[in-house]
Amino acid sequence: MPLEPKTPAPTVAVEDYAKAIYALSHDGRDAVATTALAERLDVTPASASAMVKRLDEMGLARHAPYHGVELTDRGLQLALEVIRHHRLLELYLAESLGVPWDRVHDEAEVLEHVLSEELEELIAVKLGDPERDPHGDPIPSRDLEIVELPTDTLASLEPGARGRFVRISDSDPHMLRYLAERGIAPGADFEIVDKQPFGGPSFARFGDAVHVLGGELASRMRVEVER
Amino acid sequence: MPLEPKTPAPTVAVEDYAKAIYALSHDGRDAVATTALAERLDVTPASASAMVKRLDEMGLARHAPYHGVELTDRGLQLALEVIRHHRLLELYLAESLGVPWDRVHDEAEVLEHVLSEELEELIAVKLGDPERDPHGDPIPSRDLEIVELPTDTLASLEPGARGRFVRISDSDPHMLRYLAERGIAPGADFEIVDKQPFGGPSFARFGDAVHVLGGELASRMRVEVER
DNA sequence: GTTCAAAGTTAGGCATGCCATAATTTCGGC
DNA sequence: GCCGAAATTATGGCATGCCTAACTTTGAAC
Ligand SMILES: [Mn+2]
Ligand SMILES: [Mn+2]
Ligand SMILES: [Mn+2]
Ligand SMILES: [Mn+2]
Repeated sequence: MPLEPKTPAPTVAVEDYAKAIYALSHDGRDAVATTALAERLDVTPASASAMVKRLDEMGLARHAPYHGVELTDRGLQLALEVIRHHRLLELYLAESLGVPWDRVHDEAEVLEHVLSEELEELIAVKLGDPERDPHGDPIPSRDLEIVELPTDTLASLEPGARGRFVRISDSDPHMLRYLAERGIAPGADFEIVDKQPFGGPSFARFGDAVHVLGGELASRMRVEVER
Repeated sequence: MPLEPKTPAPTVAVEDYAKAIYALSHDGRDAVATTALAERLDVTPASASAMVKRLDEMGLARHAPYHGVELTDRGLQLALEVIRHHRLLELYLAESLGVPWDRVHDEAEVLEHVLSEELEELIAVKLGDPERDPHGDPIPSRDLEIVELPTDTLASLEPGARGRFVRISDSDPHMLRYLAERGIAPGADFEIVDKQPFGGPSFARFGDAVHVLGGELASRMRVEVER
């Protein structure tokens, strides 16, 4: 029987490009600009352009020259697979090994490319097939379905509004540590007590304590509003 | 202040060469033949020769052309560091994630090169600073001390001898699975019941059951003899 | 002491992978 | 249609790590 063309295992860089395209198109299906990709991955546009061409040849993306890239089905699968690895690892490291939540991201960023399917499965089972990572990001299911719920930012709420803090970017350790020190984590209910205009801080009550959340921070905290 | 020469992080290949030199010299301090290294790593002698030259230039090994390689202090540290990672990971995967002991080796072989110092430490603490991995191999301590106790092979024992099975190579999954199926693991006490000559099998009683251990297998099972 | 096979090294290449700079092309709004 | 921004191509660099073929060295046998 003739050997199949046998796709070589994707490299770390290829996986990172797939993830980046997914993140920038926000569901992997919209076209992403080369420049945006280059900026996110901290390479020159020329490098991103070349790499995108390779992803296309590999069947992971469709590249319409001068009009952006989007992931193919296979590319989307790859991105979601790596994201599943990443988020499962983050949660696992936090829960089982006690790694502080502001540091799980960097560890997962490396391990995600190396985790075997067998370990992925064992971890998922051990964690009880979790739906969210420590930062509130949804974890793609075993069959790579992912549900991205639309959210508001805490900064957009006016005094009197109540809601639940559900999600925050995992990439800024300082913000995460700041929140951790105050015991604020995704899942926490709050009420807006006061708010200053023009990017000023929001004052939010979590439990008994009122916290001051700077405009920058408040605009990165994603919330579900209670209606 | 002038920048230090700043050693680049060792690559996976470099780490594997250091480990191999350590294993072949059996304490990292005896000269190892290029050919032996090449065979173990499954590359040509020419490739091993070139690589050994690089390790020398990196200060990880001393290469006396035509007379073998040995590790420098730094090379020995590197080898032991990676071995510590490997063995801690094997034990961790077996204990905490339930990976069968015939499969932990391959997983650890990859992860050992990627494990951060922080995770290494958390794992070590979680396991209670263990001294041996699931195959009975000693785990280098935090400060990279390692104790390799001399052992006999089970095959060398005559009927009537008693002892404890303490160690077996982690690299042959079939042997490991065979032993696992029979409930035989390092730490188990036994007595030799019978033995056939010329590489024939040994018959050993572990607990209540007598097991037949082929010559090949019996010669790879390391034991401490009760005197 | 010579010889000669085995062990080891060097020379020269090749493949992969990823990125950079510089020059050029294309696009799309005006 | 012009023109600046966006993107692409053209080239090349560099790191890694492997190979084959040709050469050198070693050391043991005689
Ligand atoms: Mn997976
Ligand atoms: Mn996360
Ligand atoms: Mn270490
Ligand atoms: Mn082992």
